Amino acid sequence: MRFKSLKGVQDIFPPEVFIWQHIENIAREVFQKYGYHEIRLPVIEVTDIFSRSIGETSDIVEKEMYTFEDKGGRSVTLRPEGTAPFVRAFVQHHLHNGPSPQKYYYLGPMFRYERPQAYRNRQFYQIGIEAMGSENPQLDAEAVSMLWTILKRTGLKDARLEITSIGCRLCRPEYKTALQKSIKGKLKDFCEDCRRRYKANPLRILDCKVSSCIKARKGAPAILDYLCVECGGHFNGLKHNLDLLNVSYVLNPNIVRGLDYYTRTAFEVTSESLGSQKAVAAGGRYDMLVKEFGGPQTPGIGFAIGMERLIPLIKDSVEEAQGPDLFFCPLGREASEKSFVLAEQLRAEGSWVEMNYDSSSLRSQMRKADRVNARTVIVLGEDELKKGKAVIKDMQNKKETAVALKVKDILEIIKKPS
RNA sequence: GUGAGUGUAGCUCAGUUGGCAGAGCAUCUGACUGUGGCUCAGAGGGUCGCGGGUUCAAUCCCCGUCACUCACCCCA
Repeated sequence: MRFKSLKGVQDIFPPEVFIWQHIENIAREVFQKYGYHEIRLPVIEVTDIFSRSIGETSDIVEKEMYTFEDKGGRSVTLRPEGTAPFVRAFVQHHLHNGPSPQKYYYLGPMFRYERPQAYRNRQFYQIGIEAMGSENPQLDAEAVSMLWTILKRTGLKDARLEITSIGCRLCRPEYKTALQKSIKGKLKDFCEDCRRRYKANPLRILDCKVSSCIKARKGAPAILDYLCVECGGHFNGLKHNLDLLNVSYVLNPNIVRGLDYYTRTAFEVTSESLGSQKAVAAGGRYDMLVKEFGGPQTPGIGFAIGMERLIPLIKDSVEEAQGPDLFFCPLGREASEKSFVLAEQLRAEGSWVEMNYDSSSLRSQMRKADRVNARTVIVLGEDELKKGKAVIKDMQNKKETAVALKVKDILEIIKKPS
């Protein structure tokens, strides 16, 4: 083989692609009802956009970015996530001048240079939203509810919604110190990674899956007890609003964000059947990011659904692909040309029509019609041409109906559902 | 970046204690001169991942390498 696709990227064909369309169609439909509009952004940006917002010491920036130099000597990066480029666009085009909140959605590929494994690719796809300009927890709850609606409607079952608040720039540092204090004495009970995290990012210790760490961190202070008055009120508001919308959730104070820009609300939808990569979708609030990017103080909240995570969970609930309404089996050159023209005219009337191109036995033509799942078939030979009439066969019940070789007459028969 | 496993037909996989490369599925053709799904027959399709070594002989044994898969880290 001469050429192969790169590691961690994939080609998507039918019937797989129908599942993608199924999800995208549902998402678009739901977004529209909530007033979210599509935006299309570049997949490549100046590197600083990511390193400044996601955090210099985050894993994404430290080792997972697709970064290279372009011909002008600039450091550019394929986007590893959608929020930072969105905020760049939001600030650049002064979108805050529109009525608040501004609601947008996007779908497309993201890139992270990681070792691929189950449900994790280097080029992966997300459907995401961003709502800007209000810190009202109603907006948070609405976004979560919308996410839940989309996931349910695509066919997802057995998923779990987890929420927490990770505080703001005022209360989080305080909590961080308290956490470090409580762990300090028994640091030797933790794994090597956690001992490193202790200094660099102590919050991550809460997320460690090593059993000795889970044990050792028991009794550690919880972020929810350290929220400042404003953050606590906001979190209560979120819970209250979720209750109003009958969205059920579980509290998980150990949700940790890999990205530095998050504040307050953080949530995740997880599924145990995914194994170790169990997050299907995740999101949160980022109230300081716009300002950091040089715009006016504008709060925001967003989430992203991982397509490759969702697809395996709903695969079985998507119905099979349809076949053409009509398939022509011509016998001979003249019949072939007649079919060729009729097919084109029927398509113009809105029907899905196909024909057999290369001459072959009727038997093999019928076989092909069956294989492509055709609903009806017309056999066209010398006899039929002479009479201007043919037989149209319903492939389900094998019934044959006489029909004149005219667009109107054929349409009448294939239009009605079998 | 770390660890483990696997590379044989389009797909799923057998196989040879080292001796002409196999099955099922899929594809195409035929079994009625013009009617599909089931059945039967036939055909096409291979650098046995790649490179080296041992051997009269390597798909098989040894070394290297690449790719894929899974897990860790982390994440959607």
